[in-house]
Amino acid sequence: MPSQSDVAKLANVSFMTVSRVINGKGNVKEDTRIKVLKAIEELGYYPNAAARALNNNKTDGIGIIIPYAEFMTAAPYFLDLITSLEKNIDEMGYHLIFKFPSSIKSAADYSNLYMERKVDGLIVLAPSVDQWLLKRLTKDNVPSVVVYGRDDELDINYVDADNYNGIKKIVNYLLSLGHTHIGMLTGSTTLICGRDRISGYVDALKENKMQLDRQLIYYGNWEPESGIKAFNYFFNLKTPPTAIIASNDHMALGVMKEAERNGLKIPRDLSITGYNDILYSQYLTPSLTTMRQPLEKIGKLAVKLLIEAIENPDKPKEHIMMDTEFIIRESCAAPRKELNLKLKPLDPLEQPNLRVGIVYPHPEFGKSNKNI
Amino acid sequence: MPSQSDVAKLANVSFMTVSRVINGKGNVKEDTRIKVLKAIEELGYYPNAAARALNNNKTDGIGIIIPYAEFMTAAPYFLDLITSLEKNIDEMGYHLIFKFPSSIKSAADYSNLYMERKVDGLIVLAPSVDQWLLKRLTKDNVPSVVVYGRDDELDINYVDADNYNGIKKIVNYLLSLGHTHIGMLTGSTTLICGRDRISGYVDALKENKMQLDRQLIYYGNWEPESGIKAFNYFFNLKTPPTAIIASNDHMALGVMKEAERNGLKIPRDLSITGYNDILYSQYLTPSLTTMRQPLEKIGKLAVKLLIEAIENPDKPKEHIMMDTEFIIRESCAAPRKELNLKLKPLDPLEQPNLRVGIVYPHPEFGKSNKNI
DNA sequence: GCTTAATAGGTAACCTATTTCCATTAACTA
DNA sequence: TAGTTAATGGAAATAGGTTACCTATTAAGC
Repeated sequence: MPSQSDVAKLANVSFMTVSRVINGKGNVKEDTRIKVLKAIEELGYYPNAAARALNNNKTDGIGIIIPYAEFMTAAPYFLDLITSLEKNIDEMGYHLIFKFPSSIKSAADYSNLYMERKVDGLIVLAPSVDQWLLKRLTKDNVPSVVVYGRDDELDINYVDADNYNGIKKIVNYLLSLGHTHIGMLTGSTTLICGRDRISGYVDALKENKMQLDRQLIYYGNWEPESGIKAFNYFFNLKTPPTAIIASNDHMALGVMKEAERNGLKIPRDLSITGYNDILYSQYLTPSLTTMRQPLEKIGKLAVKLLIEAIENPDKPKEHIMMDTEFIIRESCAAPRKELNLKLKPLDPLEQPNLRVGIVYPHPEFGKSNKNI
Repeated sequence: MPSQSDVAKLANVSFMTVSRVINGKGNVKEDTRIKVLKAIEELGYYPNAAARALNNNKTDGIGIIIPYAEFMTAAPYFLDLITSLEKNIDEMGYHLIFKFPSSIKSAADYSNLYMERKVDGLIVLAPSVDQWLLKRLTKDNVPSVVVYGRDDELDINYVDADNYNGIKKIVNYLLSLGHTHIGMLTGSTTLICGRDRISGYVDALKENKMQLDRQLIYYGNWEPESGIKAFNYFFNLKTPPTAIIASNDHMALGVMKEAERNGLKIPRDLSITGYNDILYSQYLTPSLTTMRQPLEKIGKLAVKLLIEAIENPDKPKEHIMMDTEFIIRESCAAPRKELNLKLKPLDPLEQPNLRVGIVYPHPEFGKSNKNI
């Protein structure tokens, strides 16, 4: 492969001139510039990224870390987020390096991307509540941005979607339709967004002076299968809910499927809402009422924050909370007064994963310094 | 950040010894080794990837290039493929660099990843039929593997799924149910897999001595919206099909939605098949009959081939064609004899994108030297 | 105890580009 | 004509490692 000095030789200039042409620094006569460019073209020369990185202590790489596999498998919508991230990263002249959760060998593995200087900064998607990764990044002073997560204790950039108020909107909507028995099908509580959605549910009921019935919370794992289990759990209760809030569209789909299998008609016999507005949600029958997140904007902001952090490590950290958009479709209606559904009782081995009595931490939005 | 010589100083050895410890080459006394490791630990030392790359002319990076945006948006199943790729790449001690189609600035942009020596090799997902990228990679001798595409003219590694025979299986299945009017809803014909599926349809009919009716082919674009348009097109024909083969699950979903909106009951009034077996397909009502591809295996093989190509550039290229798995669910039945459906005629502005008369190239499987 | 070989560790050159600090020449300005 | 600016070249240092080569120590064999 040709090097800078090969180009210099061919163009009959010193390698300094070649460097000047490539980096656009210093003065170069137009004639010379063209001569050099021609030589570059002729040799098919590309500057060696490693050599540059070594010198400048800058790789132009940005790492994306996804700590939890569940976030990926349960969320194709996450592809849109990555697409947005990549697009913005590329536009800023950076490239994208991926680390998936399947590949964790040890805690160390993560930030290695940065420590080995393969990237200039990190974007962390949906970290877990224990925040060990964020703590570590903060401690090591790694330029980073958290997306789909937050921690107001740590001095760290984040761009989160307002899951808490999103679920509140949904609860209020269902209450306005006349529902008084609203089931909550949660996602994993390992993820902050999972917990926020539960908090939103709990607080919305409280604000409306409704009694919280912990039996109406079923703890799922984001997968459609959870929806199937949740349906069977809820309809084995003495008073099943007339509406079910699923913490994502996948689980809502599972509920719909199982409801239809049992002869229920949605929304006549049961109202269902999802979360995320995955592509297929609008094509379901009935189409799914759900919450859309501004993925495009989130990606753009995250990249902007990160690059600012890379270029200016002393820049104060920003906390951004994005509003969500409620998409009302066909899957909700007023509650049906009576419903005589005979379900076979739950297999005792298949008892749902109930964690009645756990108190979830409440988000404190007051600490956010920005709200878009 | 600490460097090798910082470690050397602290451990009271020369930097060469540190290098030996890190790379496990050469002889180092156990005492010394421990001393060095302790120093590494204490300083939090990580070898600088750029410096290593510069020396070894090896980055341990693998680039993934997705030339066409449509392949991504229309295919969440592709996330599973990427997951598999990343997992295998990581297990082999490499890392993953992404280039998405949205970020194309010029043809050059692509192979730059390799030319700038940011990666040691490339995986190309679903290239277009014109094969310009593959030609270029071959010409420049870039270690690479094509996934979801092929070209038996070019001397290049590929791992493809057998779309041609996959669709044949589906056609034969529908014929066996008694269908004689089978509609084909294609994906984009820019992608090889799109064309292969059409060829499979055409040839399967021919092999069964059925007349090919070009009116029964509707050219879609992989999106659910295509399914909606296709339904309206097909049911404006004098004799609508009794079964529709969609080239992917997304479009099948669109057909189902529109069929139900028009009061058809699936599969009673219309049989539908998809392709890819996306997660949600099993949760639709009715669940979707579709074709599953061994994404896990494809990812594993692709990475294996690529790393072999990187380590041994003279290794003969391999052509691998993977079998697909037919998943029969509820969306197909015997054809209904009579169906009186009154559709409003197509908006003249919404005429389907018909390309009657185009002859598609037929795949030549004889040239593949492997079939798994 | 001496030879031979294996082991342990050090030195210098090199990988490719950048930066700094000058030195030189040509061209232009006051 | 002196002084300034632009346009290049040159040398040396640097970035953080690796490789090849070389020396010194230790262990094994007789």
